[in-house]
Amino acid sequence: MEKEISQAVIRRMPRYYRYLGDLLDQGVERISSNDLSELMKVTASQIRQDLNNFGGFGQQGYGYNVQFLYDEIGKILGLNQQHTIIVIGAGNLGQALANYAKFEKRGFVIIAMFDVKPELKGKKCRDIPVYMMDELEDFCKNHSVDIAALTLPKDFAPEIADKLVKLGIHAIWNFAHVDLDVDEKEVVVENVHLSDSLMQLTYNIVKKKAQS
Amino acid sequence: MEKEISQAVIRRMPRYYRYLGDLLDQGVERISSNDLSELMKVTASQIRQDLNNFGGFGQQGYGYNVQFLYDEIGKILGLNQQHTIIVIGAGNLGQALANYAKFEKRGFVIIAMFDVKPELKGKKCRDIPVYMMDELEDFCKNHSVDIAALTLPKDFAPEIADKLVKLGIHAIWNFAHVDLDVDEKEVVVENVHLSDSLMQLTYNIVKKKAQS
DNA sequence: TAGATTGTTAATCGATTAACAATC
DNA sequence: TAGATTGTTAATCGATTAACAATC
Repeated sequence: MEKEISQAVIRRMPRYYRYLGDLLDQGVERISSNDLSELMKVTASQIRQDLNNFGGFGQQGYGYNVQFLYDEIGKILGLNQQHTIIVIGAGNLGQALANYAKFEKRGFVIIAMFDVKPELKGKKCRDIPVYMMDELEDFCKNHSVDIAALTLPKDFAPEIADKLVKLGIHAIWNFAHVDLDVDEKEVVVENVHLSDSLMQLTYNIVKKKAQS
Repeated sequence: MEKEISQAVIRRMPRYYRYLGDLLDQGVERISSNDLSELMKVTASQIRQDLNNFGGFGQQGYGYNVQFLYDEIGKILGLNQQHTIIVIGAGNLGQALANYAKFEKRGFVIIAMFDVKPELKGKKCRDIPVYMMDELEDFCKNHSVDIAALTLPKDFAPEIADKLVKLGIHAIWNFAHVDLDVDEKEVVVENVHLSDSLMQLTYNIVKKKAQS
């Protein structure tokens, strides 16, 4: 078995990807771990360690080719393939995701939204049709769905998550304020708990005030 | 100087808070670190260590009083005070935040939104008025603003962040896909990078597929 | 008191940083 | 070749877990 790569490393990869993309836009051809470390405010050592989890992408005496490294990290993150997404919950947040056109650039395609409100039936949100929840099963049987984004009230989330897993969906992007109890061997879950994030901010606000 | 509490600990506090809130709703009066650890799937040791960073909230032989612990963690996270928020960028995500009524339960109040689009001028989003960006300065001078949520395109974010800091705002909840280069001594920043989160998910999808 | 469970110290584990030989 | 910079090993640092004495 391969050595497991820690989530701490994985969390940093998208940030590398973003900075490399910016460098590409600026026409930078190569960069050393040292220069990148100054830019990103991390240690050069960490950059080299992180990258070497996946292979040797650099060259001694030269540094890293920006385009090459960008592409490689893209592959590592699975951005070289298309991912279809359905959004469960067509409220404000669901619509925000549906409208967030940038996702498509990287091969993310939102193919449908689902909600329980009858008045939303048949509506479209930037070309994306809104279906009723009772159409979910049929839809999943007829379409290949890679990711389900849960943007619905927390009380319904666990039940829907179960249903989705039974319908063969193995990846959940969970915005509901609850922990989903799914089989980790079968399903990957990524949580976005906005209120947790906000509380972390207020903790730091209070701390800062106490210091000054 | 007090010993610094690591952000790793802080990140876990909102989750404790959430579970304790659920227990309260269920009418549970006391809980041991052991029982809580099973519920939350973390070690009892970690719970006790985390809490003891802030003081001894439990009692030997008894455990923790749920209500008391809930309130204490609320205070630690600054939830016992009100925080006013302005949202910069009245797009979908900004509106989603504005409509996310639950925030108000915990003392978060969104008092205004700002945008550049003239057609939004004077509109309201669930009682929250939308102002034009050129009204920002006046607004900040006449209102006490604790937090600015940035839900605008990344190209404008750094500039606006600078402006906000100059106007006396010391906390930024940043949804723009860029790192803000502000003085850390003066300003606290909490980033919510949705596409980073999505990439973490796709990494794990690809990994899982490779395993099976 | 006896049993339970905390608070806290000590041990372990993992992640980050430093150092340097390998090599372009 | 000489200089630069990686890949990688070793050292350090911090976070997590285990253990247990304190105590309710």
